[in-house]
Amino acid sequence: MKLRPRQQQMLDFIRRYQRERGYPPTLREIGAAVGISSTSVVNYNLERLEAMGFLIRNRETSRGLRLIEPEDMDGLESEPVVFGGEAAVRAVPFYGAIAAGLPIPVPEDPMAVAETVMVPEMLLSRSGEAFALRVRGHSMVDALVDDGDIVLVRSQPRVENGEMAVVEILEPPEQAGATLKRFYEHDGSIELRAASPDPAYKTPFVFRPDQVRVHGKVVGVLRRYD
Amino acid sequence: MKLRPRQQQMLDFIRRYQRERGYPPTLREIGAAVGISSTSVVNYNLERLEAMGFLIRNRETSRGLRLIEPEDMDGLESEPVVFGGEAAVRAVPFYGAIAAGLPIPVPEDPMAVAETVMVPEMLLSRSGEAFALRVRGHSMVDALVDDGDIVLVRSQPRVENGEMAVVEILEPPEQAGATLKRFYEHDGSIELRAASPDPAYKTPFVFRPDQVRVHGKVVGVLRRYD
DNA sequence: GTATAACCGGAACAAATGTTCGTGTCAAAT
DNA sequence: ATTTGACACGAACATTTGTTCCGGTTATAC
Repeated sequence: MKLRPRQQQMLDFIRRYQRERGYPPTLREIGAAVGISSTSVVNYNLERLEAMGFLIRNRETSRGLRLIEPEDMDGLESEPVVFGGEAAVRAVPFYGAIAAGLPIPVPEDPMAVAETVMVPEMLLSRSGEAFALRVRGHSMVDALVDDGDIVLVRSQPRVENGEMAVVEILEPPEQAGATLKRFYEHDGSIELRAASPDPAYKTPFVFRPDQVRVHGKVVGVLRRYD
Repeated sequence: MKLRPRQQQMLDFIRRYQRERGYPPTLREIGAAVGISSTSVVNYNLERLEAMGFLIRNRETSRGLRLIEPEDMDGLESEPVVFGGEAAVRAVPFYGAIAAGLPIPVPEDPMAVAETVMVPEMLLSRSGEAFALRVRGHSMVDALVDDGDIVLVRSQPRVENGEMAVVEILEPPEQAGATLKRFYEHDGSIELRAASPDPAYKTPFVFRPDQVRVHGKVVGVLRRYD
């Protein structure tokens, strides 16, 4: 599952277009930009890119595209409200976005991350380090976690079968990155499964144990509607 | 030339939509959001807004909108950094359980409620009173809210069609109580709908406007896994 | 009253846009 | 040689989405 030059071109074009016009391009515009004559081919490659976690699509809607960028942290800024007394909250580091679909580079130096999000103590299990991530993509909707949600993750090196976990894929290099998935281990091989009715997420990812690293388990969810 | 309330609504909606989905809404979506049934009226008001300089339109192209705001310099500014120390949280009263399925009696004396839950400021819209409820039942799973979740509700007397709301049923007495549902209003009658694949929740509840009272709208969700 | 302008609604329409399907190419694996 | 999977094309198709037109309503001014 490699990023073809044409797909890279597409990403670049979409980013530029979005920046310049304020909204994403259509299939035909993308095709024209990268030299694809058929919309079906554009569609095909967009599906590929979505599966790889580079963007999110909203099917059936024109320009229903959204690039996933590591610097996608919007919505976290808010005026701190000082509250008297000891707060039943904990500050957990916020590491940015994670694709429910696939990869996003793992923060190289977690210590350097300055953003934090305040979390009610009651949402966290008593023990252990925790961190927060914003979910991008719809691939975990069946697990009641959707695009824009913030998941609280407790750092731990192993999880039970079926639990929702943040897993870093070490190998192959093309797939390197972190992803939010349901975790399963059957006789020596690791399976990462999405939870979505969308057939695009149907097939599970399978790895050898040494190809992945479990970062932690989802212990909470924060969601905001407005 | 003055900005009508409806036009202000439109601007707010477009801004929110753009922020959430990454691309602008269609005429019909705008209409539905602000209660305009005809796309021609939406079109009319967009022209007005464009003439007033609040946005730019690209005619003949779907979602060809762009709000004019200094805020729209995406990605270039540094985000405000929230550091530990100050708590970006708010204490909201916790009123106990609410049935997603069948109604549960409303707390008689809200003032008597002692419990509060600390909520990240981030999850609340800055304005307005808010309270928290624990959800009981599975009837809202399709809206990604399940048994045990805590919903944050902003007190407000009316909500948009399709929004998840806490509604108190006043009459008939057999049904009296509060419930968590999707709210719809069609020509003079109120419809409360569950969101679940379970056929038991299939048929919506229908009332006259004077039979129910909207307590507020769900603005956030907290969930904890074991 | 009547006129006028701003605003609204509904429906028909046309253009834009995503989806699907049958077919074809090519390289790697069997 | 055959099969398989990733990638590509093009055309028909279905939906989404913006536009237009024509008739209302409401408030204000004359």
